[in-house]
Amino acid sequence: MTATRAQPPRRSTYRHGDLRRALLEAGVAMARDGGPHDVVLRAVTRRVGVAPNAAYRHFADRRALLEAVSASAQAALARTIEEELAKVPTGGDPAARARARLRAVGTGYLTFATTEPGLFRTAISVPVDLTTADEQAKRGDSGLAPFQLLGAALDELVAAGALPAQRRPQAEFLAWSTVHGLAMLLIDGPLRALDRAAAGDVGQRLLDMVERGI
Amino acid sequence: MTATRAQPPRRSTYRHGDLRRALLEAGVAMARDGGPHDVVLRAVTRRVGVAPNAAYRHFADRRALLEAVSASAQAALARTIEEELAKVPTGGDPAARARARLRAVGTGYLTFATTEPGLFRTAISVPVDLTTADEQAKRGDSGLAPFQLLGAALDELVAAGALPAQRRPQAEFLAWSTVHGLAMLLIDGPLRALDRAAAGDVGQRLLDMVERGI
DNA sequence: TGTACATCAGTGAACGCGCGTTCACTGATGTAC
DNA sequence: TGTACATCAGTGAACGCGCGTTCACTGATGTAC
Repeated sequence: MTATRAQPPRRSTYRHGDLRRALLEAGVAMARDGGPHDVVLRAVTRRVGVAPNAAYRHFADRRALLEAVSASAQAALARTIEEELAKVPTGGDPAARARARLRAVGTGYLTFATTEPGLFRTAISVPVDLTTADEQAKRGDSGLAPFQLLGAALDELVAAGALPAQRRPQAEFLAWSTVHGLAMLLIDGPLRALDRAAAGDVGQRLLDMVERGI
Repeated sequence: MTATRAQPPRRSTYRHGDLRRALLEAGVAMARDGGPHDVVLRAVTRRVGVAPNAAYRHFADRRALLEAVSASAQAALARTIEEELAKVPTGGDPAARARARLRAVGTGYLTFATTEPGLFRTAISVPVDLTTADEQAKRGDSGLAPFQLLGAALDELVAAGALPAQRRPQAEFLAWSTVHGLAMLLIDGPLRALDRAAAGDVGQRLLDMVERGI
């Protein structure tokens, strides 16, 4: 998460040492300030203090760099969701707990979108398929990518008897659509003006709706 | 909706006659093929067969052109929703009818997003505030912008007794989030691969959820 | 009805910009002997 | 322990590109007399 290197452009040694990681971190820092469009190859190398073409030692092209940045943003999203999941107390009624865990996934998603809009845009806009977690780089600390965390929560809901099994297929798309849509309205749409508390309220109301309706 | 002019680049007269509209239509055509990023001033003038700087007689800058294109895309979205609303039969149970009209708004939104993804992206990505309809250009044939059509449907739902009045405030954000999120997943996200029928099914399931949960 | 003239829509050429990418290179590092 | 050498990370310069925008202009149109 500490994306900027201390040393700005000047370097004493000819070899950098860990340029790949430095470029990736600089790319993440630039994505954080806006979105995927701000991951500009020349700007990233400039930030690291290296010639533009040096990036080609570590990434095939700009696209490859951007994909690495996006994977990193997806992992950050997964971690925020995991943090929210970790807050759910263990024990008690399994159905209530499963519902709380599903809510936690949604809350984490919304929290990440609103607190790190640039990374959020980068996480969702680049990849061809968000549902897979082929790359280790996309996953959170639990080893699951964001979409898989949602699927797991829904599975728990079924296991706890809180969601009829015949409604389970494609349920992730219903839940995801809902939360994703609100996230977009909050960061780029008409709800941009809402302060954090108000956004949180709308988010919880939305999750109520999902709970009732899914 | 006929966005391309018959005469490609060559023109017999020195004066164009209706360049503003020609530029707007060309801009819409280019937005249709991709999205707001494809509304490139030089490309638009090229398509119309006019010098690049001729556009400055009619638009302050590229941004102004893009906003006009976006307003036009919003009007097209409103018209698609209106078409869907027009299919709802009159008479019968008012509550059932109000529910059907809310569904129609959602269905129209999803239909537009999936059949005109480029225009949809342009409609939603550019404007500062989608909830207002200050410009005539944004509205459909009913005189309402897309967001206002949704609000009206929710008002009808309350009037018909199908939605408790205390749930009315901000209900548009819940409904809109849901449908908007699915639209995004369908056109740029992991549900891109779904064929039209399958996408329609998921859409209707999503609207079921909204109906139950709102 | 004919002429002078103001208007202003569209022209042609040029600008500076930053981008991604390629090329032949240089020089620090680590390994083999 | 010292030396020769292969490796390859990073350099420096250049490329072609298309963009948005500005400038001084030209020539068709419509209006006033």
